[in-house]
Amino acid sequence: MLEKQDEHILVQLQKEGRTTNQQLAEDVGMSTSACWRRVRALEEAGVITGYSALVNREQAGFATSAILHVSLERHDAKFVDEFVSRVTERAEVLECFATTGDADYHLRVVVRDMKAYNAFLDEFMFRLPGIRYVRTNVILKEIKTSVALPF
Amino acid sequence: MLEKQDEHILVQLQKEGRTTNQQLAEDVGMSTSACWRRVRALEEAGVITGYSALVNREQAGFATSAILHVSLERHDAKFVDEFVSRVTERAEVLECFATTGDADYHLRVVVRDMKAYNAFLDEFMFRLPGIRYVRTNVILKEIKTSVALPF
DNA sequence: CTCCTGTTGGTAATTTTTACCAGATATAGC
DNA sequence: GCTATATCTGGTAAAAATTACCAACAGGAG
Repeated sequence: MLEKQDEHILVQLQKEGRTTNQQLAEDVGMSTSACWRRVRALEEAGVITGYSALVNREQAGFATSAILHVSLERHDAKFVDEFVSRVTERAEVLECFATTGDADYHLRVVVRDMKAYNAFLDEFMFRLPGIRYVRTNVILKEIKTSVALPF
Repeated sequence: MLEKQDEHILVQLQKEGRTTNQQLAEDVGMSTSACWRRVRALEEAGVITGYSALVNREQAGFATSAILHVSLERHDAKFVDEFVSRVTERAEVLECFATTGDADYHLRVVVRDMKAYNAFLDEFMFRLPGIRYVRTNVILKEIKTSVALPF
């Protein structure tokens, strides 16, 4: 179970992933060594899975993104596993969730432009075996994209 | 426009957000000072918007998450702006996108348990003005959650 | 050619990380 | 209540990284 101090550390590191250990220790009210040890423990326990730079999608040249609703014809392990592994290895698919509701899966896909999105559908999605349907919901505007859990 | 070296830096920093500048410089084949200056420039230009620790959702105690399809009754600026600002400030809403398709918005919401999700709906979503419908798609499994743009 | 602009690599002072220590605190058994 | 054990703490110092500054270098424009 996470202690109050751990949560405090996680809140800070989600906000400022490259803050110095000194600053972090000050923020959470600990010595640098105690703080450093806790961070290490959180990393080793797999609570912190990594660190990432957050990059502005548009400035980086990725103008197009969409949310896809996908359903499979059949739900045998064979088809599901194939779908999962193929989708996981495609870098354009940032997120994929198995969900309740009409669609089996929700995917978020990011590409440079519509041409690339079309190619993604034609050359990848539509060729996956056992797909019932793929419905594209083009993202008109990103209202919010956060990676910070709501402690 | 981003140069090849900048992309290389971004790829690395998306993967290892806390890598040392020395390691990064070595990876992209530059001196530490040149590399450091480029990283700084990317940050100041807003290409890198920040850094974040990635935290394991379940280990951190957030067992429940869902994708919501939301539509508004009316699309006057008044209702839209209200919706956008209220949603943006709710920490449980990690993502919100305006999309084409049946629903006006796709939201991803993360909470500790179903009780908290029910409270989120009752006390927040259902009280927003001008909502036509909110459809909950509970996330059964996270197949993939990446934050790295597909350079 | 020569100036100009922007970039590069090297260097060194400053800051940060990180391993180790001894002391404090808490817990369980008796 | 008391002791033994384990776990945590803060401080310290060596090692490592950051970051500002410098002179040198390349590529274009006139």
